Amino acid sequence: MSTPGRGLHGRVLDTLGPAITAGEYPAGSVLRTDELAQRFEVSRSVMREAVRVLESMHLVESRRRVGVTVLPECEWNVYDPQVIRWRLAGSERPRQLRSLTVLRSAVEPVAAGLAARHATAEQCAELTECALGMVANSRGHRLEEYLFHDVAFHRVILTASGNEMFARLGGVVAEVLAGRTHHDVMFEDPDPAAVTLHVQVAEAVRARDAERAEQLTREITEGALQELDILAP
Amino acid sequence: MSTPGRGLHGRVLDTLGPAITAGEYPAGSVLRTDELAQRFEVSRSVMREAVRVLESMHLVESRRRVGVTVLPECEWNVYDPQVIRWRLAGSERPRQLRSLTVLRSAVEPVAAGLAARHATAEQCAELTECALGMVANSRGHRLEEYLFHDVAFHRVILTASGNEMFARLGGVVAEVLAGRTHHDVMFEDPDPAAVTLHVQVAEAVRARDAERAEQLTREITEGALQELDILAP
DNA sequence: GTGACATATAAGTCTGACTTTTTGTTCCCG
DNA sequence: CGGGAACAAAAAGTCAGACTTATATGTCAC
Repeated sequence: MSTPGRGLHGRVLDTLGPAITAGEYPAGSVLRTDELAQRFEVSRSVMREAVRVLESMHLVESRRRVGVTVLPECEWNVYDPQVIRWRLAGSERPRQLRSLTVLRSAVEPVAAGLAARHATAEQCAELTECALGMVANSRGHRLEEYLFHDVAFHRVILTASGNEMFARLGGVVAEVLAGRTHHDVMFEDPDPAAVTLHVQVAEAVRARDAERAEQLTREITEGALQELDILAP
Repeated sequence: MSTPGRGLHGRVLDTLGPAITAGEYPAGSVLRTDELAQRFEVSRSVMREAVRVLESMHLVESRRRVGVTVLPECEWNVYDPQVIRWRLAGSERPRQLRSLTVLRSAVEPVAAGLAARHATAEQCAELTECALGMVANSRGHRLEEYLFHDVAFHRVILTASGNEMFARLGGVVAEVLAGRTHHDVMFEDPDPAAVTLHVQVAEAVRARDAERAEQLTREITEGALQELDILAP
């Protein structure tokens, strides 16, 4: 997905990034550029570029006379799409999925409320189309087709909110929804109640009912939280 | 703040990053590595490292035979703390501040609710301490001291939520609050109502009343939205 | 023990030569 | 006149080697 192997330094990152985010090198571990360059069979300049990228993600810190130090998890740029992808691919996947779902539960309802205010006529139409697509594929194990429309639906909501920070979470939501379909739960057809909620959200947005759009979306995300057993006793 | 001038490539970024995020090079503009290296009087290797970092932030894209292309704003990693800082420093500051405040309004109430469930005794104590500090400095133009406790308060809430994604927004909130005090509104003492709300949130968290903590925080962030005139007619 | 100094180490920087990919042009043939 | 294949140029990508600089750490005198 996205940009695989854009140059040698990218290949190095494809190995080193997942390794670090998976915790293979505990915080405080020290790596040396030369050693890494040898290990990956690339020149020092290529290795340096890779290290610079990791540094900009706050995964490592490079200091003279010391080496490349792995930073503690709390320093990482966990919003970097690349970091998110690496972590979702590793053993920390469940925890990452929970974090992201909680984030969704905070952001999406507010985004839906804003979308009800700012969505263009075209976006309203898209939304309805997505919702209908979900309905049409909600039965008969058409999981892939359902997922496609589900992702599109949430993307439109986030974009239509008019807030760039929300809009940029579209990719995250896509990953979470795809993960749910492909890895975790959802062996059978999606919950009919959820499908209905999506249709109702589309209606609420079209009707410019921000309050209702927000509340309905809150119900959707609460469902997502329940699927992962994230809730108070 | 943070890491100024960590190496030559960092200096280049300190100039080029703000320039790009400020829109000095419109999307689609093409730069050449060699030319940039000359302009900044650094070697090509240093320039390449800088470009790699910009690339990892999705500010630019480097392609063979073409050059370094500036990407449209919608591609940027707007959650990268560095990008946020650059944009807050430029002419897009007001818009950026609004985006971030809307994000806060979505995240912080949910974070407060979670904090009420997960906060340790120590965190509860910190929270109360911060709230008291806010009260103590809420009169007599002690804006800096007030800001300090305000930032600390929101950081504790975000951290205590137990969600790493929320916790990492502490820096963002700090920037927004600092910006409000230093640049924009707030020439006089803070709104007493807001101060009271903070105290009540601390109480609610201590009392493990998630519902109330969330609702009170929602009132706080709604106040922040109103200060920036972000609300429906 | 404490402070100044020396040393070794690993990152940082620069340069120049070479490779590879891609784009756009040219030219030939249908 | 149009289309496709071959070609040429441009810019990033890669590599190797020499040199510089900061700094952690050990040493030695006091």
